[in-house]
Amino acid sequence: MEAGNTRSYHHGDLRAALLAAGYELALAGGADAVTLRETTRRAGVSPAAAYRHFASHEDLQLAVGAAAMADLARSIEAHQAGAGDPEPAARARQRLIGVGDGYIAFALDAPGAFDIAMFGLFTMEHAFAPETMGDTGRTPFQLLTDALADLVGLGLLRPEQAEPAAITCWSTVHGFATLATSGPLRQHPRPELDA
Amino acid sequence: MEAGNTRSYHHGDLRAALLAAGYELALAGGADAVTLRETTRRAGVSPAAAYRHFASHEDLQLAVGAAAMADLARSIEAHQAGAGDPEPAARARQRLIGVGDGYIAFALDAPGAFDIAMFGLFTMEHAFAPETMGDTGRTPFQLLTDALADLVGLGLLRPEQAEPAAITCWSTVHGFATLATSGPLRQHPRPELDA
DNA sequence: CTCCTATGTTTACGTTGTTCACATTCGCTG
DNA sequence: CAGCGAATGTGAACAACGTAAACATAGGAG
Repeated sequence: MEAGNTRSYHHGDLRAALLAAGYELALAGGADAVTLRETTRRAGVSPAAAYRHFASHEDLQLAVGAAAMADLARSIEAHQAGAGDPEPAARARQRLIGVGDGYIAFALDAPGAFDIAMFGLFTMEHAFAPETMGDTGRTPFQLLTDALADLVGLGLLRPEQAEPAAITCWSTVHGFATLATSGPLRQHPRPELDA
Repeated sequence: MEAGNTRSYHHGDLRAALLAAGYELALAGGADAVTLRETTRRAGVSPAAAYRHFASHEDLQLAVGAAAMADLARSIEAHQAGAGDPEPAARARQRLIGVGDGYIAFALDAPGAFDIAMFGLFTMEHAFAPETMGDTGRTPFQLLTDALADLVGLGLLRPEQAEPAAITCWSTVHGFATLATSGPLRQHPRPELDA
């Protein structure tokens, strides 16, 4: 079943296949493009089969969105990878910048995936769900609060300002990504940003 | 026809009636709730009638969104009304704050309207379109750039920083509004914000 | 080997956006 | 005032969608 070309009645791992097909559709056309019927069609399966793995169309979209969110986390992690400054303070700042850069890079490089990642913008227990974590086992939101916690630990940020700072950072970056993705801003350059 | 209770074949001003019905639906359920058929149903008219006034379903949603955008401008104007500080610099700052407060107040008070106002987030000639202007004849984006231009005029902001500042302000406020509306943040208090 | 259960299919229903041929009315021209 | 063209609304139809119910098939536990 693992090298599955045995096109038999049972698929083997339809749930993963549906997620993959859905992600492909999302990449091309955003959340609205990942329709239940087209997703099942791509997986070579009947529409109703999806209901064995997802409670509803929205549930499928949320699952695809969670996968996209995990890729967002990976994008942030990749942008943080070069944070090798010997100075702890500078390194902490680099990692915070990495959050913003990775967030915005993902939104610009894969607007469709970004769109579905923000689909039904978290019930927020969602923001800590395991399936939205990147390779380091942290969600995008956790990567942000981690970076800010580092600054607090170095005395660069007052503890009681950590939470407001998180909200402000996230707002700015998210707002910029939104405006740049589906808004009036379309420039190619990777703009330097504050965070 | 003006005091129209003559329920005749022709409606009189169906376009306005559809916009009103659509706005009502948007207030209750956001952009997705303003469906072509339900809108025409509320206006007491057949589905196809909408196509005499709007090119498509999306076109109808955009038009309702423009109306919501105009209300957003009015919300900003209302929050700027109390900017009566004798000191010009303080007054300019008050007006900038008014932009942010009005924006966020609108998003929190009428999330459905805010949602459809951001629907198909501007082709950006849209952001200067007359139908998105408030009572002072300015669009929300213009109200922001106006406030920043005042700061420049008073020497409080360097001219070459006006445009980046506009983007940053808008990003922050928009991001916060988005996160507060459809995101994880749900507090009642009107938080004080920087801008 | 047998049966239970998980998984996929078929068919059907209601709703949506959209189009086309047709009906009705408004307002202008003669 | 008569009548005609243009504007506006209707009705029926189509394809695509999400969803549900009854049925078919296969895989694994006993």
